[in-house]
Amino acid sequence: MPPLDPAAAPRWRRRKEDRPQEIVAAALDVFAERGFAAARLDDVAARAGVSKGTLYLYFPSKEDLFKAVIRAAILPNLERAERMIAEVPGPSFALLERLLAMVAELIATTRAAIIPKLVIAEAGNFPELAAFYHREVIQRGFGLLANLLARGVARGEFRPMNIDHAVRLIAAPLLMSAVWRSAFDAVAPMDVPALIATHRDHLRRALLVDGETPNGDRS
Amino acid sequence: MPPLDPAAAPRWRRRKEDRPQEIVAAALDVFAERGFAAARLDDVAARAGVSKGTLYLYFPSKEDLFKAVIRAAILPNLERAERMIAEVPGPSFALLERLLAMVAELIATTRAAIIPKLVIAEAGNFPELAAFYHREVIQRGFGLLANLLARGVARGEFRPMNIDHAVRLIAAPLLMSAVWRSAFDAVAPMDVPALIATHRDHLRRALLVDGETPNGDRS
Amino acid sequence: MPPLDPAAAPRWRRRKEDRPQEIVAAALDVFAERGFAAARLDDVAARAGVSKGTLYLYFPSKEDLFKAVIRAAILPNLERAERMIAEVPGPSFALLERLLAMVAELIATTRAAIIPKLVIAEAGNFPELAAFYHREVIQRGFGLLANLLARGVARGEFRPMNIDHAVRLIAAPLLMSAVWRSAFDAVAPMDVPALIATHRDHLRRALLVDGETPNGDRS
Amino acid sequence: MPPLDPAAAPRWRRRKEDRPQEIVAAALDVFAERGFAAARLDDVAARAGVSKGTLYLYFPSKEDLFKAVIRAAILPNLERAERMIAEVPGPSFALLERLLAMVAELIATTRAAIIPKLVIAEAGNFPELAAFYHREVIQRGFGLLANLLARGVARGEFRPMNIDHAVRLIAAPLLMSAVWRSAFDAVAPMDVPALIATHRDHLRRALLVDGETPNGDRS
DNA sequence: CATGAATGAGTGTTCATTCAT
DNA sequence: AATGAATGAACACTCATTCAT
Repeated sequence: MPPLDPAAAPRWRRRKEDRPQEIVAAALDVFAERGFAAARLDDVAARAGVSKGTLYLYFPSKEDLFKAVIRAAILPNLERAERMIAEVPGPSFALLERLLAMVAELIATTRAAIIPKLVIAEAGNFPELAAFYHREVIQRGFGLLANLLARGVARGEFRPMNIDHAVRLIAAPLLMSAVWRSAFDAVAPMDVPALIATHRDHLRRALLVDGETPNGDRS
Repeated sequence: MPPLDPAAAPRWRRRKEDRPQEIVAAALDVFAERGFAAARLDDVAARAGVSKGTLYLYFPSKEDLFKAVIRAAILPNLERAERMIAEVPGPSFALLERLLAMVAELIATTRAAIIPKLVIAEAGNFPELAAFYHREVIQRGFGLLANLLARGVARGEFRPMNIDHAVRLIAAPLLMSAVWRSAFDAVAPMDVPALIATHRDHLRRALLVDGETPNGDRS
Repeated sequence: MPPLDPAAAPRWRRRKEDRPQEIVAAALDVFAERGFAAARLDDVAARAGVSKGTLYLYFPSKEDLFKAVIRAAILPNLERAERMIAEVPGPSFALLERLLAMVAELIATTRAAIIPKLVIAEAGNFPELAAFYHREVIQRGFGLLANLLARGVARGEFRPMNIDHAVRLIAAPLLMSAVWRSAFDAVAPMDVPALIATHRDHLRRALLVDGETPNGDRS
Repeated sequence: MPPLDPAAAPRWRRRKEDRPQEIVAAALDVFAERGFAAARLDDVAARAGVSKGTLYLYFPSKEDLFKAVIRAAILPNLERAERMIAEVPGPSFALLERLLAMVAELIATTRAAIIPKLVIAEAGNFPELAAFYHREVIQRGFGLLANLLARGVARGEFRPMNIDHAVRLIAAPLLMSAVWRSAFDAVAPMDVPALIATHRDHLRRALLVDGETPNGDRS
């Protein structure tokens, strides 16, 4: 029970609980601007409004901070996608359409789109990080898609297929779009939602039992 | 058998003709192991069997050495693909099939597959490098594919399409495969040719006017 | 007596207040021994009893450290000279005598005498440094002398003269003495105060309205 | 006796004799632009139109090349001054005037004016060089002046004086002018001949028995 | 004589991490 | 809990000198 005497209340309960997320948000910004290796913890600390030493109170190393950044940027979106699939009952392809549009939107508009590039760049130097990302992000994301596809096949909506391959082929343009934004947007920007819309059309013909149905775009 | 008398062995030998390629080959190895930023020129020199100073006789900076590595690894393959398209007269989709198989093979078997990862990792810190790669590799590769698609459409083999999008959707699984090999092969290896074969099947249905033709896999 | 147990000795101690001057003093020593360009920051750090990285906590570059060395070595003396001229009311030539003697003494006995040599040596390669020294040291020193001469002329003590030239002619033997000590003292040492005393006699005849007054040396 | 058969004459007696002076001239240029330490032998070789290895056929080290540069730039002028003093019979002060004007002219117009700065800068790192310069240039120059002064005193033209000091006081503004041109001309150029003319006027009053004689400028 | 390819020691600067306060 | 002064290892690039050709 907290003390009722206001004079006894700590004067600076300065959001001890918020510190980690503030640091993680600052780190995402700095990593996005400079890449992981070139990012300076000085800059992260400055942007988070703390001292450099404080970072080490919450994260034992730069690499661990990186993992926290990945978790914070990706997991909420993964969970959102998982909920969408679990809750929405309609035709499987319609679900896939919504999923593609959602990810395209995320890639086109949020800072989190930089994460794949960062992981790709550092995977070689931090195998543990590669394993972490594969386990916590890729496998979950692929699993989610695989479930959707399996459901569609079971319902007779989708043709029989090698689900593993299909998952990767569905994901590839999304990954490429995220990477492109991170690496080449300055030299040749790209309309991610439009590209993914075309991807959806390709997928309709490739996956659906009656992919030739003329009712193209409803999403 | 070389003389064992060390006084008789020259400290070095003139190799003006061969040095550049030897250095570039060593650099590709080291860059592949450590990434560009983390690679030490000491290691490159040691692996090439020369002193560090010698690197600077042939390449004015680490970044220029990187460009030379890219050129050496990519351009011969690009030229090979361009020749293939120019010379082979058959149906456009058959050409596309051969192209996909060739690239899949390169990605699955050669060290050059590491290049996209390296460029992606450094594009942010070396904008000039991103521009170089976009100009010398991506635009040429995309242009080559665009020509092939335009020819197919003109001949009535392919449906009318947004060629720009189609090119990127064809390339995406190849890029993803190269990146995967560079980043996640240790944790979860991947059968690139098999994936690209499925990609080809998807593309047949997505691109061909009569994509439903049953003669699936001959390649 | 300090404890001999090495585990009890802290690896370092906070010295935020004193560090800059300690580093500057060490830098003056090393620059004097090797010259600016040949001086190694490793040596400066070692002599200051800090690590090389610590230098960069206080000075953003070697060149900036050089400027701090110049300021620390010269400005106190300039200020002393300025005070002397402002406070002492007597005949202008007597003031000039005291000024000459003071500078001669500084040149003959202090490490600061090395500064002109260092600046001369590096001016070509660091134009910004030359401008800095001209602005912060030469102009102030020349201005101080010019004031003294103008006062003497106004009072009828000195002949009318080109003050700009006179200032330089007064300064030249001082500069030469400082440079000589820095460059040739090992091969042919020089009695700076005696030379400057003769300089004073020359100046008496050259500058004073009645320079022939027979009372030569009183200083 | 040279062979008369023209076919036996060497086809490319390519000025084997001129090489050293060409190299020395190139070196003076490069040393003047960059200073001794920062000068690259690559640049010297390029400017002399030879290969870098060729430099070592004529000069065993960079320092020896420096000595040759000094000799080539200074000795002819010293000899010219010595001849002037030996041959011209007139009043001693008139001789001194001509000497001052000649040196002022050299300082104001020739590349050799950079030499004192170069020697000053490197004296600390090459004591042997300092000794060389002191012996070959300074002592000879000072001796020449000392002779002139001694002659003037003997003839009753000059007051009795400490000749050693007087020599240095005469030389100081010349040295300062040379150094100024090398170090500060870019930030504040200086009219050397005008300054030295005022120096001459000061010296007239300081040295001559009847220094007050009103016939100021005839030089 | 002349070349120029090759050497390799040398150093200013950065930054993740530690730890005295 | 928080600070920020201090550490020290790491690395690209230069250039006088050597020597195989």
